[in-house]
Amino acid sequence: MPTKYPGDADEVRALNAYICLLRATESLLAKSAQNFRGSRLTASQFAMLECLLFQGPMKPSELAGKMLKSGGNITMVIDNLEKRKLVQRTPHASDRRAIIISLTAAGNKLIESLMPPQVACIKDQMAVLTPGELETLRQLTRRLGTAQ
Amino acid sequence: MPTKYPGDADEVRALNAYICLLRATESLLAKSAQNFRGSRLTASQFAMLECLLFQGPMKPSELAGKMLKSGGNITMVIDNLEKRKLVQRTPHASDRRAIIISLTAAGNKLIESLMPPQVACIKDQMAVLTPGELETLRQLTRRLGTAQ
DNA sequence: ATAGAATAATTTAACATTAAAGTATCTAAA
DNA sequence: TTTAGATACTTTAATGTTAAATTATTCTAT
Repeated sequence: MPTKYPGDADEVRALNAYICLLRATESLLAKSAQNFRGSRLTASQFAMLECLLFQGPMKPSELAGKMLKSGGNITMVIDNLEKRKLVQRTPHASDRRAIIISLTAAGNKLIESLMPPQVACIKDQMAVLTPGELETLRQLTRRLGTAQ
Repeated sequence: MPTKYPGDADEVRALNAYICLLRATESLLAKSAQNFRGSRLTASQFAMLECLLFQGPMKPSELAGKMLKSGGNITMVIDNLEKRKLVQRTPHASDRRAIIISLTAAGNKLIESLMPPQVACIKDQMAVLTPGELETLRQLTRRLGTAQ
């Protein structure tokens, strides 16, 4: 989003920070995506497997909430992972409306093999900043993320 | 992307900053998108109109470069904006392979009306940080964005 | 106990996104 | 000058994304 907006000092400061923030995120995501491209996983598919690995089996609606995506989308991502037998649907014990998504053995093996390189990649990219700068970045972006 | 990865101090620091950065960006983008949703513009369509407003008519390949999107995608975004007569294709003066995309009068009017609220929205959201913090954020994210 | 509201997942339609293949045009080297 | 490669845009196929509508089930107030 290239913006050369002729505004006052406050606007220029806000827009400059905004644009750098967006570009940094784009850059980090693009680089991270290279790690799992070889496994023919999309970003959403990787995120779902990661979510199931660290937080255990859950309902599609819970996945949607954690991944910040719409429900219809989640259904399709599950469909595509299920075709490859990386996740499975099982009926919910007490609520017949609901289902539980869990990793298969193959899915668990795949995502566990992908996590260490993924973490290393993020660590490498963030290493252009010092530990103190990383902490500052965390605090600043944390406040932005919860902004109303 | 919820990650509870059991790693060393460096990894935890990098991952925490990374996650906050991604969430902040998601939050900002979601809020900004509300400004042009009433005009039935998608984020890509808005970005293209904004690009043409501030940087003038250009070729699809230039739009792809500035918007960091693939060429095939640009063709479709142009198609959809052209259907609504917000942009137009004209032949390139000297290169018959190329075309030039420009705003129509209606497109110019629309994007000009949308920019002030958009800028105000970003300014408001960034206002949870002080001017000094914004400058710090800009510098830190600028370095991350250009990381190899 | 039952009607209405809420919830859970899916389906559908429209648009977005990428990668790969295709077509047309241009450029530069032999 | 001709040809090979590069460039510019489009098309196609597969997946992703959202919003809205649909179906099935559960919850809740009467």
